[in-house]
Amino acid sequence: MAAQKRLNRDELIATALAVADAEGLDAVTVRRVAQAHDVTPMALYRHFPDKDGLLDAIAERLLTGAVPPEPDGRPWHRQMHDLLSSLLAALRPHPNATPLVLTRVMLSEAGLAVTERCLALLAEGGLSVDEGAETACQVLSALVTLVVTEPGRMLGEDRQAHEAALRTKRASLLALDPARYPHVVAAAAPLTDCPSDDAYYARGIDMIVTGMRGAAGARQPV
Amino acid sequence: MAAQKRLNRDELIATALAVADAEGLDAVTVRRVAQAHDVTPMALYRHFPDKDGLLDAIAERLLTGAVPPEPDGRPWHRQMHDLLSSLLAALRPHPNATPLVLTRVMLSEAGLAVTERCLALLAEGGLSVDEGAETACQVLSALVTLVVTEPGRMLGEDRQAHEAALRTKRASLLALDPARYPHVVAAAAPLTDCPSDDAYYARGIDMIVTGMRGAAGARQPV
DNA sequence: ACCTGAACACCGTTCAAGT
DNA sequence: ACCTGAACACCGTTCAAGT
Repeated sequence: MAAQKRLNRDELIATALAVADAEGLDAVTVRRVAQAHDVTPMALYRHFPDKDGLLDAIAERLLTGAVPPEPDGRPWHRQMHDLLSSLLAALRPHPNATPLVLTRVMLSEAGLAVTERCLALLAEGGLSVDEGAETACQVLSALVTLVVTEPGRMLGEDRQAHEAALRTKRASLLALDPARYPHVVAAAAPLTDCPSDDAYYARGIDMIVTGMRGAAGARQPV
Repeated sequence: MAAQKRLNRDELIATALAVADAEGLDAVTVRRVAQAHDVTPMALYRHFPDKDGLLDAIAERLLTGAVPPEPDGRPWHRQMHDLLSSLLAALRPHPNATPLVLTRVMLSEAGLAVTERCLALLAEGGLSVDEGAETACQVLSALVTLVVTEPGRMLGEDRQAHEAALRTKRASLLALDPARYPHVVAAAAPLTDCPSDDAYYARGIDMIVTGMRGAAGARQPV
């Protein structure tokens, strides 16, 4: 984050993303990013139309990491599984920034490439254009949401504060009336923190794909 | 929004929600809500610990409208369908405020009641406690996201500006290279605006429930 | 072309007072 | 108990200048 000869758009985005990763989206500020580059806030306005433009760029950066796998001969739902996995892999390292993607998939080439592939696979699955469009929107959103609401992913500044917040949250669930909320109390631990992140995401993708196959009316065996 | 004898917490929440409905979440401001009640900004701090507390209260207000249907003898996935429908019905009138719910389901009695019912039904479906907790989080989030990312729901101030923004967005998709994005171009209309909101949500819920049944390994006929 | 500097209209929140 | 008033440390963004 040292000073440089010329202000560089990519590096501005990189520091904005770094700030989001480290301190959350609220910490991403025009003034903050400018300061990291030893520059006046207004200097950013040569690279972005406004703050929302900067946020758009962060979302685009995340989506750029998601390269849709090449089409192959496998069943469409298999290819869909891999498509969603590649998107997920791009988002997981940046959970704080991922909410930005939720409403910005169609605003970048990278997001459009994922959408295009998704629509193509759904067409293979037999969905009409209208159904495919609806389903694609729902499915991509659901996948992004998987990252946004991953249990145990809260505002923990350092390791210690994070675990303390986790314990507090779990304790508040355990303190509920077990007569009214028996299942919540019993599931306090897994509701608060994920036993295994990988299992969480693997099952999440499976659920989404299974839902799509249902929408496609395709119930042939795996 | 007129002045009153005493500041009332419920009415503060109501105007905050009204502001969100009318002008979006960014317009919800401590100062704004205070002004609507002819009161100093600091007067709100007797009813909410801070601004986030106000947002928590808005989310809780939305969830209060979702009363889980009473358990009956029908198959668990049928009851799940109705549970999700009741939650959806509570959120749909307030799409601008709905993003608040995404990370706040477990913070209110109303949200916990929905979660409890969801966990109970998943246990009926044969899921373990850990699996049920994971699945409940994913499913409730997915449902909320349905509302957050409903196509055609953008920042349109009045009717006219809304439709103008919609046309602009659709035009930008239609302007894409049809060689690279054939499916996106073909689906520009349904990707931009929903042919039928009711059909969108009906299919969305069906997809989610179908996904859950897959997770439960329950593939018995309807 | 690229960046600065000062200013404006806003924020959330503190603190000490008022009644 | 409930609300005010002034102040503080921040925002995003404008405009006119500098080099």
